[in-house]
Amino acid sequence: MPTNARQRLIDAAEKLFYAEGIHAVGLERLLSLSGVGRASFYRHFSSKDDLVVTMLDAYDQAYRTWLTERTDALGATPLAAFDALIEYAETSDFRGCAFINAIAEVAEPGSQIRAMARQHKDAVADYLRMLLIETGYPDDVDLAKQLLLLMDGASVTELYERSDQAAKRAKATAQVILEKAQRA
Amino acid sequence: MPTNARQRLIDAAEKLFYAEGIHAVGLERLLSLSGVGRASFYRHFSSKDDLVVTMLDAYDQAYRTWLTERTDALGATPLAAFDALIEYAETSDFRGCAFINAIAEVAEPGSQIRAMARQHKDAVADYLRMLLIETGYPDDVDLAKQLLLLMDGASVTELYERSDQAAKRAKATAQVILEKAQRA
DNA sequence: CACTAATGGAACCGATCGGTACCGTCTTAA
DNA sequence: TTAAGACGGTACCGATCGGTTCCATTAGTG
Repeated sequence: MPTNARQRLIDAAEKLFYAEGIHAVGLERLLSLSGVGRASFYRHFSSKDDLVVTMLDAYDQAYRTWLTERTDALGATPLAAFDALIEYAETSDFRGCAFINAIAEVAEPGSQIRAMARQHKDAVADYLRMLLIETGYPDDVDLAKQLLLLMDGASVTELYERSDQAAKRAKATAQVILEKAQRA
Repeated sequence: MPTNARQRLIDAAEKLFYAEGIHAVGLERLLSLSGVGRASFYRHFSSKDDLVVTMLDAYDQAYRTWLTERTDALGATPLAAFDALIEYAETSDFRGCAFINAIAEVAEPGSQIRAMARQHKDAVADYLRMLLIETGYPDDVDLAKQLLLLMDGASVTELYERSDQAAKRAKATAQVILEKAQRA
């Protein structure tokens, strides 16, 4: 049963960690943005890491909900997922994928974050695979993972290009490999 | 005219920052690994950021030298670049692209790191474009950037997959879009 | 109303951050 | 042999890190 303060902390964490990175944001920033007292923080989370994990969990849910809803609205095809990504990349506060950014900066191999990233990406790949099937493509896990790699490549490219060009480029590539899969 | 101590610091920076991230590595770690005294550090670098920039510059040079040499040895074709990446991804200390990791964790939009990343990626894209031309493909900047996006997608995917599967997947995708370009 | 639980603010902790100043040592070349 | 630089080691600086403790206030409940 999430308290008010707890949710405000998660919201602030999603904003700040995503925008500036995990190590770059201290507790003070999180507390002042959320308006939560320092003591209350530790009533809801055992540590900063605990908040990071919780925030990534919330991001996983929010991202996948957004992706499915927006992709469905845009035609519910594999290429529509790229159209959704293009829209996302056009927003001013877009800064790639929170999971990729997180594992790029916290390197510990046994970290929980890496396991969460793997699960998140598996779930997205599953969704892409389902889109393939529903659109009449053969059931092909590898193709779904190729599409995911394109989306992730676009996400990191946008980090230094800062336009939607990378996402559009990824869509163009996806189109080619989908055509080839169609013919098979 | 780089002194001995200066070069040792750059070497230590390349290892530690790449392996563990920039914020995660403090000066103490760099000094103890390099065997350089604290005072000597500030005789050669004005700040930690200065070392970061210098290290990224060294990485840019080392990476591109490695890429061209290894790609040439593997056939000097666009696909050979992916074979080189596959080899790289198989090494135990591989942790993606240092520039991508850096801009994933330091977010400041006006940061020098972002500009350096852009230049680095442009240089790699130029090399891929040259490979395309030399292999008989039409001169196509967009195609070169698509290949680069695939390599970067593979780099970040390896961060959580930790195998060479992602690089091989990227190569397979590259093969498809190269075939299509061939026919054009 | 009164009791309880949750809260925000602030003082405080040890540890570490990036950065500065000083000192003794070693190398090198005149 | 001696003067000059470059060096590594260490003590120190203010600031901030994540985390703990106490307290007064607020919100909710019977």
